[in-house]
Amino acid sequence: MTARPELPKTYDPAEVEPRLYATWLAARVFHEDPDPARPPFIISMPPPNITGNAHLGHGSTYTTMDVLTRYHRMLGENADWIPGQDHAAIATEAVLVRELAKEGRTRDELGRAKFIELAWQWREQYGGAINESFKRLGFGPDWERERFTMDPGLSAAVIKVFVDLYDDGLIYRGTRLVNWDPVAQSTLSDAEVEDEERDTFLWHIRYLAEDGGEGLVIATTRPETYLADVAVAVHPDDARYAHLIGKNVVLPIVGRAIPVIADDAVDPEFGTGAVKVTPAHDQTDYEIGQRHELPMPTVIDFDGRVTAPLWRYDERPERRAPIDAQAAKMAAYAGLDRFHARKRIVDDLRALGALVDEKPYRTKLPLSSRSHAVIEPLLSLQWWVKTKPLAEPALTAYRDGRVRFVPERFGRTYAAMLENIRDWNISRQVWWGHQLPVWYTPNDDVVVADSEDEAKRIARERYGTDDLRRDSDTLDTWFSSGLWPFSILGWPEKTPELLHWYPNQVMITGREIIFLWVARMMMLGLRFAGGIPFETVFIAPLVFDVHGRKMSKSLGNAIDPMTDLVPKYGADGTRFGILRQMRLESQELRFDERYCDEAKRFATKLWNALRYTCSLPEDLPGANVLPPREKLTVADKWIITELRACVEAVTRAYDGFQFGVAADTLLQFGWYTFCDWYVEATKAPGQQETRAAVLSFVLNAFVRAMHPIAPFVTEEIWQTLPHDGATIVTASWPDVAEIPSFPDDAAVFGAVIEKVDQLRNARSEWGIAPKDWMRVEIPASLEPERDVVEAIATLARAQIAPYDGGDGSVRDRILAVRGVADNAKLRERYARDIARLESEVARSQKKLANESFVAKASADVVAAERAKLDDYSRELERARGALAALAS
RNA sequence: GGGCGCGUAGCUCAGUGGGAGAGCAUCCGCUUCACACGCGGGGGGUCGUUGGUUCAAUCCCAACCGUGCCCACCA
Repeated sequence: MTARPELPKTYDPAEVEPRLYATWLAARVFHEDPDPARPPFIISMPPPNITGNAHLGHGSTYTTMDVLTRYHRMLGENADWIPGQDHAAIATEAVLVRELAKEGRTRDELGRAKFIELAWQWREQYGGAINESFKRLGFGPDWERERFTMDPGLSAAVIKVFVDLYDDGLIYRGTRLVNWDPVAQSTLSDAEVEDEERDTFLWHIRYLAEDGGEGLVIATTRPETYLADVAVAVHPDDARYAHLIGKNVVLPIVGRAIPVIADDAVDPEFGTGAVKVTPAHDQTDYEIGQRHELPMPTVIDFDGRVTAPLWRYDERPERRAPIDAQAAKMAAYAGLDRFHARKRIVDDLRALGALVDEKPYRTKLPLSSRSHAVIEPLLSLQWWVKTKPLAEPALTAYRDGRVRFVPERFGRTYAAMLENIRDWNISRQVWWGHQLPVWYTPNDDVVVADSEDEAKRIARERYGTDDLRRDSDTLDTWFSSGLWPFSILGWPEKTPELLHWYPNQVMITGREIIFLWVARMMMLGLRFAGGIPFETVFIAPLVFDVHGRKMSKSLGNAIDPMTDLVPKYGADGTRFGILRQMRLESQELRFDERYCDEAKRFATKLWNALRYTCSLPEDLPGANVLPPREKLTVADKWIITELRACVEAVTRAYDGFQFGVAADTLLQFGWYTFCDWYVEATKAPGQQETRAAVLSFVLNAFVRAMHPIAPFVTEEIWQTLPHDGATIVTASWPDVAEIPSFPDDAAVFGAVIEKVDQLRNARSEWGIAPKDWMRVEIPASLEPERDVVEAIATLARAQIAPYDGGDGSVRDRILAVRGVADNAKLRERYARDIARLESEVARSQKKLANESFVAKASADVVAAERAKLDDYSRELERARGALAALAS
């Protein structure tokens, strides 16, 4: 006799979820050690920034990781999901600088050592906040393996990779045009720059010819940089300017003469077809400058202010060489912020008559993805990774099919990005991060080593000095993230974890960081860890609001799962509701909260199915035991067959990253198939012998199939039912081999459903109150099928009386069941049925009469059509007969 | 300029080369002994437009229109 707990009427996630999570942690269910006896399944959690909060993107992306890990664990694999966090150099430093500013302090007066200390304190205090959210959402990564990108082990891996790449000639130091963030006071890689459309002007400015001629008019969005112009470029074939090529024009106000040159990069159609060339402050101009060997004077400093005089870049500020050309005439702009300078210069040019036109113009501004400041392209001496030799193997791995993307098309995005890769600027001028393992002698000889002692040894040997200063720069955050799939497994040590769990099976992330992160893990994994870092990259859709807008605080449409969803719908409702909206081919997920509400009600519905099961007087047998087959009713066989189909569909869906399909399938089966039909059918008298066992069997398998998506309610139900094992987390995935299938009986029950639908519809139309029994006549020949008759009686709430007649298959006899009403209403009903059936028969006949259909369509399609016609015809006969009988 | 996604019921979205679907919303009826976070029933769509392939197109192909995203040095 199974214990029969008193179950509360309503399922309460707020009580259940934290309680169950605590038991899971106590039982260490999420922890795994490498076990070569089982297939590995490992996912590296994309490390959230220590400054981050859980947002809806985590709700979708991270939930899919939790689902897959839980699913593969249930399949018996050696499944682990390794969590961690990213030090997020620039983002964290920005937060700290803001905090300091509130106290009226600055980073520089605090000093590097104290600042780093403060950052560590901050990380200890706030860095783990997101983990608490993850736990509340039910995520089950292996917390005992949590890593941080600045852990000693991971930092050592970073240093080793840097030193090795340097020794292999793949890291170099060079002066290039960089993306400078004047707010963060650091460079950014191209990938960290975002474009944003802004309204501005296209200013047309006349540069007079040196000989006093009218010269030409250039068009620019950045008039303030004209001070550092070194040339004007026109297209070589542009007849309008051919006479000026090789001659000089004169910059207004400052009066400096610069040459007119010809370059293919100029589009003669755009603007005036004449481009000012400022190599130190524009990427295209920089390239033109290189081609024509132009000087590259700088006029905007690292703080975004105009300088006068111009200066020639050098990494040591004290060695900057001033260029005195017309410095006095620029003095009025010296020290002005670049945007103020723009306004002043435009005004002055206008006053001078040099401003020819001022056209409203919409352009894309480069913004820092970290500080949102407008990026200033600047010349700077930085450290770079030579990417082409790394990109080649990463492309080959993709083209060979060693790495696949889901959906496939993102592979093409990945490949296109790697094909056009440019060198990677990895040095950052922030303090929080991995400091470059680079030292300089007083003569600026460079020493790269994995420790200061080693650096000194090398310096003594090569340069006869150990008077070294360390480069103050730190590494791009993505440099350490790029090592993540193997650094967290203990690389470069050959740990059991690395040997068994590398490569990872799946990497799940968003399409916005395919290049930023995925490509770098590929490049660095292939070079350092001996192979691809993961076999499959699943790109989860981005989350938007219900109208397709990006969620943002300023728009007021941002949804915080922790405050807006979990309290209302529970973690299960939140997870299930989000996943239900995920579709493989869609790039966006328009989040609609109603799905979470539905999911929460679904949990309650299942809970009540459990209450019903537990309230039955019959005994519940042990876990996963079905009654002998000969005792099973048609309804039993139907639900077991449906369960099997459900498990198969859900398995396929998880295997194919079709999380929305999995959730749909579970909802459909759990609510409609199981609760609305089977549970109701068990109330028939003939069901009592088998129903408790079948309900328990089906629920048990069903909650296991649903557990990866909704871990809590499924655990609570599973624990209440007879079960094997301590927790559903480590229970086994439902084995379809142990779920029998009865297609013929299932089809019979399908006919019962069809008939009951008809009878319910008739009841409604005939105005029979739900509480009243409906009178139904069944053919006498159906009477021996007791469970069918009882099912119809119970589901349609029908009072059964026999009539003489009925033949053919069980299905035919079920369809011959008829409701009883007054003649007028019955006639109406039959007339409508006849009309519907006649049109179906006509459609089918027309199709079969079409010779080319019969000749060219496949045989089974034609056969199926014939069977349909046959069915419809017989139903039509029956309806006509019934109508005739009434009339007589 | 290249690449990609999406246009199906009022809303958000499934789906299929052969009789148009779900949830929500709406309307009607029910405190039916698991559940009113529920149950039963109904109304509502020429599947973006125009062509093509096919015996057959909402589905495959082309063009177009609308919409969103990604990449690229248009000043």
